[in-house]
Amino acid sequence: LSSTGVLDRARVRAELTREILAAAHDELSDAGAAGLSLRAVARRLDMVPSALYRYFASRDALLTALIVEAYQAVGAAAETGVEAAAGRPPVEQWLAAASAVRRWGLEHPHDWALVYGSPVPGYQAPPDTIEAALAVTRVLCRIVSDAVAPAARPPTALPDPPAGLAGALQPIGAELLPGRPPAVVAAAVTAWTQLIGWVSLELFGHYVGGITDLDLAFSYAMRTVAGLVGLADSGRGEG
Amino acid sequence: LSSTGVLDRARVRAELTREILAAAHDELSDAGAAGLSLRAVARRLDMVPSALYRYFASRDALLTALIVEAYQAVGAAAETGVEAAAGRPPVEQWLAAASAVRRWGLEHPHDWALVYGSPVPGYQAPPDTIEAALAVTRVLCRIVSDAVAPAARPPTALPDPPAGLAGALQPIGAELLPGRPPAVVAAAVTAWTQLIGWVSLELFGHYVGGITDLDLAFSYAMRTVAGLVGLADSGRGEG
DNA sequence: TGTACATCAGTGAACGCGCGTTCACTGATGTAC
DNA sequence: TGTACATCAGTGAACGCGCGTTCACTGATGTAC
Repeated sequence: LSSTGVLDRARVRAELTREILAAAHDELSDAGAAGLSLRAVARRLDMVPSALYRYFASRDALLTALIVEAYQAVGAAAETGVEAAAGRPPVEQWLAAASAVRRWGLEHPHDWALVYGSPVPGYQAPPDTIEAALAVTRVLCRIVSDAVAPAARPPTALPDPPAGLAGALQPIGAELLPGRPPAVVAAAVTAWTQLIGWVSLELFGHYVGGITDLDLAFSYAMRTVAGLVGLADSGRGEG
Repeated sequence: LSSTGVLDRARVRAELTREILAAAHDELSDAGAAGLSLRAVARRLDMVPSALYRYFASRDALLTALIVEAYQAVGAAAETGVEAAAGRPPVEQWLAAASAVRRWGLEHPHDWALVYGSPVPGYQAPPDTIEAALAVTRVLCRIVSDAVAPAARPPTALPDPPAGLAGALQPIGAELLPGRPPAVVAAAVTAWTQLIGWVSLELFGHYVGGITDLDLAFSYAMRTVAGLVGLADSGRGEG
């Protein structure tokens, strides 16, 4: 019917690109990152393998797209989590975000492994993925920077920062927590590490047999690290 | 010359088994866990692939052996680390152990990924590996249980434990930190998670561009979590 | 000490499989006059 | 509106590769009498 010319082709093309990505995503869920093959994706779409090369330059390009997509999804999950806790105390916002991230991980184990697990052999991450990786981190740091004033004194539970700590954390501190004391930036890194580390260890089976109620243990751990960042107390100290 | 009969054969057999494992280990370092193939291992040894089946029942059996070996190696590294800090304050012992574990990880990235990274697709971990996985954990918990008396009050930085926390952590608490309060057990889990999580994230490239001095940031993080467990203060409180 | 026999290590060929990527091609879709 | 042409999506066959595992086999090593 309608013939908008090149736009038609572009639309169809965009749509098929999405379909390929979706199929690749399904394949990822079944076979895992290392086993993800172009041919298997093509099979799902009833296409011939070579046809995919019209849409993705190589298997690596497809992987990259999946990685970016996964990072965006965790970021979105975190964001939704925080929004659900809007207006509540910072600790609760942090808990909500962390739980949302964990839930996403439990629901998408292969996607999680793709971005936070061992690097896919032979795959070299292009800059796009590095940028995308920041999505979650941004959400988490926003909670912190909303709750902790630049001049706030770091929680007493934190050790005295050694000389050079500020410098060591300069890039992340400057970009995501400008003006906050180095101990707080370090604590934020610790909290983030705890979150990602926990979900990875849980997914990869390292708590099996040791912890019976993972939900409870997780949220206690998240509360603990929230305290390190200074989210537990009233915050907003002015000097 | 000597012919001790069946013992000779057994000795040769044991030796070749070790050589195969060593070759598999080299192959792992080059190709990564997912890419580890029996044929490649055989090539390294100038053997024919089928010959390996006299020594390992399958590729999975070989993987299992490598995994057990890796766990033992991290455990040994941790042990050596603690020993080097014998007699010094608990925090220093913890730092020594943690640094040793991290160093081992940085030196053996593929072994690390094998045990703490994404599970190898299609591989099902047998019980042997689960037992072996406890080696590091034991070393770390020994530091804690030596330093923190059963009746010690948990550090004030820890949140009030919710009802059920003790139950959630019952298995690990009973086996590795008997009698310690649930908050302390939880903090130990957090410390362990921080250690393994940190090294994984560092190895997998997640701190790249954000932290410039990883040694410094790592040891500050480890000091921080040591404080949560109660290693920082004088410890040994009696009730 | 010597010989017949059993055990076992290692060989070589083969099975059936899957992979990423290339290339020349057919037809359909869109464009320009 | 109609036709000649260019673009582009998708096909099908092929390339060269690697994989885990099996099987019947040859010879050497050890054992029992």
